[in-house]
Amino acid sequence: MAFQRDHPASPLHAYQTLRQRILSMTVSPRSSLGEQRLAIEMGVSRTPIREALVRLAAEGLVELIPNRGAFVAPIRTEAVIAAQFVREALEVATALRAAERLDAHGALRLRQAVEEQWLAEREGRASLFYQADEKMHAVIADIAGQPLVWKHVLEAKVHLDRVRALSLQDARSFSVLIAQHETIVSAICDRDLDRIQDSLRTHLRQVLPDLSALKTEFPDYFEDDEPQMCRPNET
Amino acid sequence: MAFQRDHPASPLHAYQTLRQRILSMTVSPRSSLGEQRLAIEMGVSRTPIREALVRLAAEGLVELIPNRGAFVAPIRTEAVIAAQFVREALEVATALRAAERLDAHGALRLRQAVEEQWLAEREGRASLFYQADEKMHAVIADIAGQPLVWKHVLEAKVHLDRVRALSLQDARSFSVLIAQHETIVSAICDRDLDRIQDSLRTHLRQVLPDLSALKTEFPDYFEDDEPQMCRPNET
DNA sequence: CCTTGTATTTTTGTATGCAATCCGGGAGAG
DNA sequence: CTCTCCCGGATTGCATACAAAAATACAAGG
Repeated sequence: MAFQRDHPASPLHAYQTLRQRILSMTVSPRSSLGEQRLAIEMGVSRTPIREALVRLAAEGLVELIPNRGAFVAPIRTEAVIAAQFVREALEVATALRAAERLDAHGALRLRQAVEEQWLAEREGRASLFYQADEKMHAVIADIAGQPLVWKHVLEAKVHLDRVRALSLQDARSFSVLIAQHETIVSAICDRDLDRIQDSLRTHLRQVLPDLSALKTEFPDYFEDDEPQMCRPNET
Repeated sequence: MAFQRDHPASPLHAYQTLRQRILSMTVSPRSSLGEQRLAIEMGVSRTPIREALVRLAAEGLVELIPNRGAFVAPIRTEAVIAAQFVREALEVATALRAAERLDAHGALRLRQAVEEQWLAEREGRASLFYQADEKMHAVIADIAGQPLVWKHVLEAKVHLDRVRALSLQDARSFSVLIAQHETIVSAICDRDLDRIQDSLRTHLRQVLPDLSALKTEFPDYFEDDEPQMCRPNET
């Protein structure tokens, strides 16, 4: 073989490629990520691959076992639940503050974001919809005066994305989701704090699929017991 | 020269050492972190140093400028505010849920944690106090059934620790803080949701020092404008 | 005196070599 | 037949070498 890929095998290209493959479940959890293999595959040396793996391990997407190798991290139910909790708490708090600080320009941006989603839905472009979806949540954070908080949500969301990719519920109609978005936006515009909380929580819980069903369907992808600590006696 | 440091110049030792130095403000923001220099200083090669720098950059503690070098990240006011927001939202949500799920054992653990703080205060051991402080917050997350959420708080807290290290307010009496902790614990035990929120928010805002004062005292440590975008005209 | 072009030097980015570690298989003893 | 020990294969961890890029210093010209 020895046919290298496209010339631009840049440094952080490895990181982005691997990250994308993991989040989209193109590579299965527990898959081996041999450095040598990836290096040849991407047409670079082991060093930049290593750098990418270290970054991904810091994000919790890759498990780096000393002297054994790198593996795609299994999906930990605990981490998924925690990520959902974090996302809810952060987005609710952000939306509440956004309602306080909302002005005419902010309301316009929110409605624009929803409009983009309808456009994507009409054209059936899923990726465009996801893009507009994320943008809306980011806009809410921006209106709240805390644009960087969305970065923290994204960090947590990593653990949710793979689960969502597993369940192909996304193929379902986007119109339901957009309707929920409209409810949230109107609640923010009305400064109805209780409705903001309820609608947002409902929406966020909807996109979290049934974990136990997935766990029985793909048991190999999950890991619920602690990896190294061997202690059968615990509270 | 060529006298290496203590024998255990292990791999993640570099990471932990650098992280500790940055968080405790032993190295100033914007300081240069030359790989060669650090490698010699720690008695290892550039490779593990690089690995540590990449990890720290992923955490936002180090700024990695291509072909220029690594620098201790300046303190960004935006990031500090966002981190405070995240911490408040997460800890309040956690404490509220902890109140729901509290049982006798949990209440005992909370009071124990506070007791440890009094002990540390009586003996004047600051580091022990901080340890007990963090443990208490972790216990709250544990009682809430979301132990991993504390990890996310720790990630955000990174941006607050350097600010706290700058202002030497920590030298102040710990007793005030412990009293606040007692208020929080009692609020949780009483399942008084409003008091939980108020006392926790008050406490968390207390440990955030006056930013503007620090900014005028150490202007070199801060960075509020975007690094690359050069646009003198902004709202 | 300021600007500009060039050479030098320092530092990062990448590749590769070698030692250490760990897993798995097989042989041998009990 | 089972358990143990030892050896082979494979992979990482670290060190080092080399190349590329950028900053600096300096000198020449305007």
